[in-house]
Formats: sequence, C-alpha cells, structure tokens
Amino acid sequence: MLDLRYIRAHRDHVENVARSRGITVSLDKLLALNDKLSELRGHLERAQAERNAASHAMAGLEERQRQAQRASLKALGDTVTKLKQRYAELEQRQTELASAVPNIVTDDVPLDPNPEHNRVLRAEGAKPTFSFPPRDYLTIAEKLDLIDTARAAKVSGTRFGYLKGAAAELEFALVRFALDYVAEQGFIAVVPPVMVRDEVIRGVGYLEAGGTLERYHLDADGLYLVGSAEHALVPLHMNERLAADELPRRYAGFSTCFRREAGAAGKDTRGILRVHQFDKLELVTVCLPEHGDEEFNRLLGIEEGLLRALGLPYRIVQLVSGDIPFPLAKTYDVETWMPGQGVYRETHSCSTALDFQARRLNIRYQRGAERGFVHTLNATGLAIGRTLIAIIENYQTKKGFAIPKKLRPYLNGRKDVTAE
RNA sequence: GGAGGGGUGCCUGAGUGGUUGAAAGGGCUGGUCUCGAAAACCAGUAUGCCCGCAAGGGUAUCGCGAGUUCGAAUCUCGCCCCCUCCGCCA
Repeated sequence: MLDLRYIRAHRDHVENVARSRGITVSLDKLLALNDKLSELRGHLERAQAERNAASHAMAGLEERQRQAQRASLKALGDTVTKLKQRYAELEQRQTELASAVPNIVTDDVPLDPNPEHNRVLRAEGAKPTFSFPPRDYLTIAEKLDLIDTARAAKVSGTRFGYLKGAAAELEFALVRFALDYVAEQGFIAVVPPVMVRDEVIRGVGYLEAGGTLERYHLDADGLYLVGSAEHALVPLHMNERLAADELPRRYAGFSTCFRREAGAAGKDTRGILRVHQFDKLELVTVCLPEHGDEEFNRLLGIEEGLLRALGLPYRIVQLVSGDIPFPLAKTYDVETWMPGQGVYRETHSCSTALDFQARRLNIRYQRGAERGFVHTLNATGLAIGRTLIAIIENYQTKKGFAIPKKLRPYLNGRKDVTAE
C-alpha cells in the first residue's frame, strides 16, 4: 500500500512505474474517490457531533421531556447511520483500488517491462574446470539415487521430487551451516507457520497481480500455504509498534515453500529446479527507514558470503521494474553458475519493500514522539533444492561429486558422494 | 470435535445503558526533597483521522463486524482469539 498523499503528489510517477510492471491502475478514480470520501467524512462527523450533543442533553432530562425529543433525535441518528454506511462502502472501494497499486521502485531501478533487460552487475568466483564433459545434476543425482522425480510423479504428480540419502542429509547440513553463518550477523532462527490467513498474505502483498493463482489455498480453513517463509515472517510484527531501539529485527526463517508455478507452464519441467514444494532458509529484516539501504547491502553480503563459503561461482543481477514482484521496490537476483547446464540460474534474491508491506500490515516504529512505518526487507538465505543442484554440478567428479569443505563438519566429515 | 469461562489503556484490574477515553494501583516521564540515591510527595502519561500558525476543537476507537436505542465498554447476533475440562493425537 502506498500513502495516498504520496500518490496524489506523484501521480505520474506511480502510474509510470505501474505501467512498466505491466499493471494498469486507475489513479484518477482512486483520487476522486478519496476526495469524495473526505467530503463525506465532514458531513458524517458534523452529523455525529450534532447527535452526540443532543444525546448528552437527554441525560439530564425527565422522562416526559425526553419523550418529546425522541422523534427528532431518531431522525438524527438515522442520518448518521446512512452516512456511515455510505462512507464504509466508499472506503472499502478505496481500499480495493489502493491495494491494486503496486509498490514504487527505488531510483536506481530501470523502468522497463522487459525482464530480458535485467542487468548483470558483476560476476564472482572462478568457474570450475573439468577433465571430462560435465553432466547436469539430474543425471548425476539419479545415478546415485539421490533425486527421484519419477516416483514422485506417481505419488504427487509433476513438479515434485524425493530427496533421498545423501541429498536429504545435505539439506540438513546446508540449513545448519547457513543458520550458523547468519547467527553471527544477529539473525534469530525461526520455524514459522506455513499456513497463514488470507488477509495476512494479502497484507504481505502476494495476492495481487495474479498472485492468487500462484498460491495454494485451503478453502475450508481460509488459509494459504506460504510461498516463502517471508509470508509468515514479515507479518510477525503486524499491528505492533516497535521501539526504535528494538530495531532492526533480523529473522532467519526455515520453511517449506509451496508454489503452483502457475505462470511457468512447460518451463523447467525436468528435475527439481522448479517444483511445487521445496525448503528454504529465508532472511527477513524489519528496520528503521534510514537503515534500509544498509540492511539491503547486509543481506546481499550474506548471500554472497554463503556462496563464497560454499565455493560456488555466481553473478549479481539487477531486475528491471517489470520483473520485480508487486510489493517490492528493488530486487537483485543472485544467479549461481551451473556448469552441467552451462548457464547461471537464479538461486537467491534480495529485496526491499520499503514501507509498502509495513503499511498494509500496520507495522510501525516509535522513536520519542516520532512515529512511522518500518521498512521490511527479505532475502534468500539458501534455497535448498537449487543449492543442492549447484553443489552437485560444480563439485562433480567422474564418480559422483565432492562435498564443499565448509559443509563437511555438518556431515560427519564426509568428503564426497559416490556410487558406493 | 464436545462442554464451560474470558477478551478493557504499557501492565494488573474496576466498570452491566447517560458528559466514561474510561476508576484504582503499578510502571514510565518530569519536578520537589537529597551531597547523591532510595523513600515520600506533586504533576504528567493512548491512538488514527479532520479543522487550526498555534492554543485548541471535532470525530472514531474498551478483540472485530453488524444490530437494538435519543444514547452502547455496558444489551442482542455473527466472527476471531485466549483459557479450563473431555475426546483425539506427533
């Protein structure tokens, strides 16, 4: 949710940004409605003042005198009721229109609808070389019986997978490793709910712009399955006012993530790169507005640190406005080198929502007499499946693959995974 | 899933139709006292929106929503949440 005053003052900009994100908004309608609402509020409050005064006067009267007043006061009360109803209707309409307006983007984000124009900012890490033609992860993993999508299809359908044996163990090693890494940076480990109320996920901003199609909904309970721990971590402090000295709050949430992949028909159908269910460690920061940039850099730094520690080559990509999710104002993707496929694939992202989510969820800060909405940021710690893919491909050997050194302590010192 | 009880301000906790945004105590802030502190005493201490340079005023808010009424924290209905017991269960 954007501040209506901001929309009023920067109408063209808001419209341009929305257009570049492929979203049509009707700001004229919204602002006209807002004007109408102000006017109506004046009427309503005056009517209420009149009724309140008359009612208070009744308190001191005798029953007979009251009787004489009732009819006229009744009329006053009815006027108030009618105005109230009208006001509530328009206000709801305003909320709907305002909620459909996507976030703005930060000044450094190119206004461009075309994701092909995402810009690679830099590449880091040396790509591995092999004395043999590198294979892709699935070939290796199936040979070692680590990933089984064929049987998963039998049990659950397409876009599911079983992680077995060393792959399953690697998942826990990766999580443990990443948790240790971020704990040093002040992140609190969290295992959040994976089902959240409809209005909460709406507040986080992931139902707009086709979002309902991408989410799994439990109709009987009015709950959505989260697509990321972000969906449960950002609202952790909803309807709270946090003292400035309690900020920033940094959370590392581990959860299973559920995605329909509704817009990805026929894309990446093989293996476990793009599946309906995967596990991920997600980082979320809630901070004062002036610390937003610093936190963004911190989160990006953690992502890079983790990949560096795992010895995986990666590059940083700045997304154009058209590729940034609805509630976010700036996103960098981190793409990891996949030598078996010969391409970089997205494994991480790092974003700020500015105060967009905080407004919708009513998360504020207080510093002395000053109050305002916090900034919320989120970044991938490690997406387990994709990290697994990257490790298998980058560390592959003729017989299997090696375990990155930093992970070995989490696997009882194991050095590699091979056929035997 | 069944049966009960309950949701009031930063906290505890009064309040069952009439100037109640809300008693009292605690906490917190400021002050007096003190070399300093404690204690004591005094004062202050919710938020959103609107009008206003300000002082101030208006309005809404006692889980959320609707209703009854001239008037609702107080009555009625629906929903949400919490607690206790039973059932079930990792």
